[in-house]
Amino acid sequence: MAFDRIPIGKFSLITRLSPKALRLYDDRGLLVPEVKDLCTGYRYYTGAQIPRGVSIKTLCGLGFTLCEIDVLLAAKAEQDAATITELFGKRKWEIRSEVQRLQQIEAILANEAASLESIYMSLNEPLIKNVPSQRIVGKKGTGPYSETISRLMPDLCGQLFSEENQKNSLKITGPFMTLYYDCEYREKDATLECVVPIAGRIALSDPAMEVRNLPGGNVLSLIHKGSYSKLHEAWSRIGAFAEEREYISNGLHREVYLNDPQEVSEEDLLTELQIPVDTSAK
Amino acid sequence: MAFDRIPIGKFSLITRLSPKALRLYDDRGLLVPEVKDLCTGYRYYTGAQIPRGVSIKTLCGLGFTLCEIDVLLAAKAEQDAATITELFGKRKWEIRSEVQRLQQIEAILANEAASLESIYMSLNEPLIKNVPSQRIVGKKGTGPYSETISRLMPDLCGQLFSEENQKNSLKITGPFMTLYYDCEYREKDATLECVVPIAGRIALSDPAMEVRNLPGGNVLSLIHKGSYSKLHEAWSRIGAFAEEREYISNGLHREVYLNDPQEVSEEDLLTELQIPVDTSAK
DNA sequence: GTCGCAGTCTGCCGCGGGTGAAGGTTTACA
DNA sequence: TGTAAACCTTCACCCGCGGCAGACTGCGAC
Repeated sequence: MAFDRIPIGKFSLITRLSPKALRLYDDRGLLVPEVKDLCTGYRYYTGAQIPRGVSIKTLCGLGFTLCEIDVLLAAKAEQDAATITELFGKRKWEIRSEVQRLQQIEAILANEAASLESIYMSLNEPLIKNVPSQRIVGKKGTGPYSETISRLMPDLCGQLFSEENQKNSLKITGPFMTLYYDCEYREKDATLECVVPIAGRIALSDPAMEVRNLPGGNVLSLIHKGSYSKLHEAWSRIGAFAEEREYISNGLHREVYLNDPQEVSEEDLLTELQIPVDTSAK
Repeated sequence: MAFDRIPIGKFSLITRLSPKALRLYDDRGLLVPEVKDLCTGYRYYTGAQIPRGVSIKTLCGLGFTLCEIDVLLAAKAEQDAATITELFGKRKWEIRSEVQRLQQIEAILANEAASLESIYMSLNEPLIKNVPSQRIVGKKGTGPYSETISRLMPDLCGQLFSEENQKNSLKITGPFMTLYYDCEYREKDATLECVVPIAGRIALSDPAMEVRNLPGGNVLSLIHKGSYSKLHEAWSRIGAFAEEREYISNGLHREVYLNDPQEVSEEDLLTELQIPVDTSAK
């Protein structure tokens, strides 16, 4: 039939693929016009090519990539049902994962009580990371949890900012931390140590302080956002996670104070919980 | 605290944002490091910036765009709950639409009987489009539907390809069509006309044929894929669609035969159904 | 001091599936 | 023969980075 010389615009109207897309498919070899006038560059399609165009449109609408569409159409031409079934299955799986992900997000957003903070908690998952070993100075003590920390920290800071240490340009190379020496949680008489990583020479006047190397390695890490008074919830979460995955602690638990209560509001406080673990066994 | 000079790598480990992302956020003004050494270009963050980084990470995970995150964090700083609620609502709506869309696709894919053809039918929706007016030649007749078309088409082709018309280089400028003169479906004695758009001078020896102008305008259009024997299903669909949207037909219904039964297999046959409608009233 | 290496810098390309604009031909219809 | 519409190529852009190249910097160790 003499009508088999369909320019791109008409072909576009028929297949509902944009001319832009058609040119792309031509470049990609996905749908090459039957005739391409070498002189003018004009593309001319035939009626027999319309089904292919329509199929491409359909498969695009189903969310297949152009590469997959290429494979699918080839498989169809060769009646290769296995490939088609496989790609359809793959796509179904992708869709299910995506729907699940979106519905989780929706559930989080739908929680009307959700401030940005509580959202943070829902999304933040413990993970394994590697921390370097650090040279630290610290002071150890025993007593009720927060009271002891409040007692040790000023002592530590006092030493760091003593005149002599300032002169020697002692440097603090990381955030303040607390190390926990108890295997279980103890409210009343916890043994803990407030430490801070340093570089340079340090002069110590307090005999209870000690400079040493804190070993690095893999740790299970969880960041807690919000008041220190809710840290125990985060410890529960990371503990549950460790138990579930059967991670065994092989060192002191740490709290890393990522920012300063004097600089940010209570709700913006960030504390990283770390449990040293051995992942080589896995 | 002297630790407030966190280089990008450490900040990256804390916030779990990649250095690449952090540099992007700097360029975008979303999270600008407190200090940028003008000499070396090194970025240094502070502990007080960590919450912002963590919030960005969180909101990213929820699928907000960087622009939206910017707005959200500004709104949060100003305690502008309205803006936050609005953007959260918008995101929820987006997610619901997307989930719905994906589940529709899944339903289509899950239909095991689904060949590419039946999928096509599920996705293909009627739409309004504009068709140009065309100069056509046609032959009218009455009788049973398919029988009449089979009778008229060869006559029409015979005229088109007559020696004289070939000499005058008569051109077929569009696909063959059938125009329906009945308001209702008639199996036995349909009145219809087989036509084809042409350009150039035409010589007619058949007095039952007529050259005239077929007016253009807006039409409701649906493409049917597959055997002509299933065209009535497509007519039902487009009719239902027109009724639902209260479109009123103001011209002859048309079937446009987009490809040639002699060139493609029956399952690849494409036919466009058109109902001229007046959309100005809307 | 100075060596080495890890960390950091800028800048460019690429992804997917196209859209939009600019600026130049060609075709089709009167 | 004119002119409007269609068509061509090429370049830039979208989003949120990842990867790589090549150059520089900072810090600890000797």
